[in-house]
Amino acid sequence: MLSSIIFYSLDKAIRQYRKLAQANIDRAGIAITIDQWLVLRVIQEHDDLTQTDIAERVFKDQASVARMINLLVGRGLLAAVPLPSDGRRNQLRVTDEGERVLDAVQPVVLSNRTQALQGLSEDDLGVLRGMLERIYSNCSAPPA
Amino acid sequence: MLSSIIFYSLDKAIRQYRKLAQANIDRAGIAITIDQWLVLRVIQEHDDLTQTDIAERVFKDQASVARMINLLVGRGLLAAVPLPSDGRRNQLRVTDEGERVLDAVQPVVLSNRTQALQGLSEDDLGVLRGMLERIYSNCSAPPA
DNA sequence: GCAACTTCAATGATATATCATACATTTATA
DNA sequence: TATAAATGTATGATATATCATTGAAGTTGC
Repeated sequence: MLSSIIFYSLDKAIRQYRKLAQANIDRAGIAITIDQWLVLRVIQEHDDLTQTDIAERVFKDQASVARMINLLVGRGLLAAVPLPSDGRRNQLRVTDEGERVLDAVQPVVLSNRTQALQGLSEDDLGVLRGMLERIYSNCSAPPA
Repeated sequence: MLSSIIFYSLDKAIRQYRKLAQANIDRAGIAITIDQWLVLRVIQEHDDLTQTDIAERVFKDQASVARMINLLVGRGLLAAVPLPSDGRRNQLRVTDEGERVLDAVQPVVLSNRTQALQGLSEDDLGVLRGMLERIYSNCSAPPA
C-alpha cells in the first residue's frame, strides 16, 4: 500500500536534498549550515521578529532558534543589540559578513533547486505543493 | 516561483507529520520515539543487518544508529549478543518487551497515516511518490 | 600466512532538537 | 496601581545527527 511508504519517500527526498544542498555549500567554501542560512535569511527579511516568530517560520523550536542565534552572533554573521523598547529582546541584524555569506550562498541554493527539480514542470510542482499542504493541514487538525 | 517554496512545503509537511505521529504515540502511553520505532522495526524484519545497513534503510548515519541501538538495548527493547561468526558484530534481536511496544505502536501508526493522507487518493499518492523519488534521484546524481 | 585493505562498531567533538523550566520584563486587569 | 497573566529569552537534560577517527576483526592477494 502506497500510504505505507509515502512518508518514507518524503523523508528520503528531503534528506537527500539537504545532503546535496549542504555538500554544495561546503564545496563552495562557505562555512554555514542550511539551517543557519535559513535563520539568517529570515532575519535579513524581517529584523523585528521574536525568536518565537523566527522559530515558527523555520519550523523549529524557540530553544533551537535561541541557540542558533547565539551561534550566528558568535560567528559574527549576526549582531544583537538590546532593544530599548523591550528589555527582554535584542535587535537582530545581519552583519556585513553575514550579508556576504548570504550573497555567496544564493547562487548555490538556486543551482541546487534546479538540479533537484529537474524533470518536474511548474504544473507538477503546483500539484506537489498542493498535496504537501494537504498533508500538513491534515496533520495539524485534531483527529476526526 | 514554486521551486522556491517547494522544499519549504516538503519540510513543513514531514515535520508536521512527525509531530502528529509522536504526539499520538505519546498519548497512547508508549515510550518510544518514531526514529527508535523505525530502527526497531527494521531489526525486527531483518535480524542480520549491520549498523551500516540499518543506517542506510532508515536514512541516517551509522554513528546515529550505533547510539540508538545502545539506547534501545539499555531500555530493554533490543538484545545484542556477540555473533560467533564475526567478532565485530552483535546479533540484534527485538526482545519480548520490544515486540510488545511494536505491537502497541502499530495501530497508532496506521491511524496517523489515515489522518495525514485524508483526501488523497491512491492515484494521488502514486503521483506524489513518483515526484519524491524523482527529486531523490536528482539529488543523488552529480550535477549536470 | 602475512601484509594491505576493507568492514564493523564505538566514540569524541560539535551542532541540533525538544521539553520543561526559570527568570525577567511587559501587559492586562481587578 | 498592585497583582496576575502573558511574553521573550536562556538553559539544563536528554536524544539526535554528522563527521572524523580509532581500533578491532575479517578478507584478499600475493
